[in-house]
Amino acid sequence: MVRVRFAPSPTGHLHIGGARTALFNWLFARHHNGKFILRIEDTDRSRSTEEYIESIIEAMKWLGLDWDEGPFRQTDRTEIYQKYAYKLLEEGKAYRCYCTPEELEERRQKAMKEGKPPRYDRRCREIREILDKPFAIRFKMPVEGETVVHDLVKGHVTFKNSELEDLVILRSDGTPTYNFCVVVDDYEMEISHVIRGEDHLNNTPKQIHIYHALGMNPPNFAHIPMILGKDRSRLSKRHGATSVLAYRDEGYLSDAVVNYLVRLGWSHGDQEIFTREELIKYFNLEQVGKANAVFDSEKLLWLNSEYIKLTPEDKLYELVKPFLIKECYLNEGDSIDLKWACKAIKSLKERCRTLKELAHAMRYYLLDYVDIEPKAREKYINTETIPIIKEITEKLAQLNDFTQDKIEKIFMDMVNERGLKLAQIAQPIRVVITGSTVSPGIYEVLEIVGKEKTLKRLRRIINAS
RNA sequence: GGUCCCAUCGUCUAGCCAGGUCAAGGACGUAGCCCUCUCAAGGCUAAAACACGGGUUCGAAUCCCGUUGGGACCGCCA
Repeated sequence: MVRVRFAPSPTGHLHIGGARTALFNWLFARHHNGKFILRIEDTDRSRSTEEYIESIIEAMKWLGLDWDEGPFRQTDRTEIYQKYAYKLLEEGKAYRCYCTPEELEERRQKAMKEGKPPRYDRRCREIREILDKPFAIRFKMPVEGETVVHDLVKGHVTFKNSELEDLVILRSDGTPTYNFCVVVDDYEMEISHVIRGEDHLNNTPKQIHIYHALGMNPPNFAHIPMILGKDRSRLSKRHGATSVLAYRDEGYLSDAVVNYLVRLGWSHGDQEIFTREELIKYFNLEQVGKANAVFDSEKLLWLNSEYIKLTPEDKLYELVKPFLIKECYLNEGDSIDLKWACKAIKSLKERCRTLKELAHAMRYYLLDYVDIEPKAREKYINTETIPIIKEITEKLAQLNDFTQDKIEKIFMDMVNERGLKLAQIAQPIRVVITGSTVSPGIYEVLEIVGKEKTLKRLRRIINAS
């Protein structure tokens, strides 16, 4: 039975890198009909917050990564870790360390200055008597030999045990540390595969020794490459939005984000766009690459536009509604005709890359009047074009059946009668109606805007000139 | 500094494990053309990569070694 977990620490929002780790775990579980477990690693009490836990859960839900067990919280399990830590202490596989954090920090700084490895010098390892001082519990790492990590992505990776440190497993305040918790939890939760970021690869041999000391068999490991920013350094705020929820708020579809993320490090031949079902069907660890990947927001934008094109209009309306309300193009309680909304969205969906853009474009369908861009006004609304606008307005006013076909006929008749280019009529009208030189086809726009609003906008311009 | 990981177009990647079919394929982005009432979308075309040096071999993007470059980790953080 495949059992995997995602174990974020709530010291920040769910970011792009964490989301991909969660996604790979989720996909692996679903592919193998296994279980996906959510575990909150909140043993860093000073930095973990409730707010972040909720934010992470919200992001997971938004991405559609549902879990089968949890969320478990390590702070609820302190006694369990203490039990195992003391077991190791009693068996002589761990020892009391009386060095204070301040002393250790001082020695670390000194070692760094002298160019020595900043590692704990094991000075408390041989103390036999029990001192009446606060202590942390340290794990006795083997001093010689080698440890091999059999990694499903990286292959066999060998570490010299002499490089491993006697790490603290229980702090002096009785709380456990990360490297100890993971081992205990992954064992107790019967995790079969640990899929996590490559930044944990160096921790793995240490964890393997803890497993052995506890008499447990280590799980399978798979360390996936990192996601880097445009400058090839670790992805951070400097590179723009890194929080998953920020992408939701910017108008990205969760399926697009998932699709983008999965292709960072994983591939299935030349295929770029996948349904969830395909992802579950095809996902495997064999096709996960070894090299780090640079996050490319342009490609995400492209994928998002592809997903917008693939999404039916009525569904898009539901998705874009919050953005319309936020931009005040629509009031909270207002109900607009769904058929009409779909028509409006259909005209715009292949011109927008995000829901935010779509909402913004919809303003000229929803509002009574629109602001006109100064440059567009200057170029297309002047003494030469006003007569044309007037003539079209009169003809449109007489049209009872305000449909695309009929509107087109009016435009074309005028083109023929007056010997004009279509653009000479279409552009000024477009500017008056949409406030911009860019929009869907003008006949389509007019039909959707409707006779009433169209005439209102045209007449206001005519009267103002 | 030590240890570990990695290396195909600007970016994501296919190909590598089982060497020849690769004068290296796809996608994003970029440029041009077509379509056209504007803008997109769509169609077509183009520029663009096997980091470098050795070796093994009849033959290397593919295997080995080294160099260089990038990343990660070395906490009573996770």
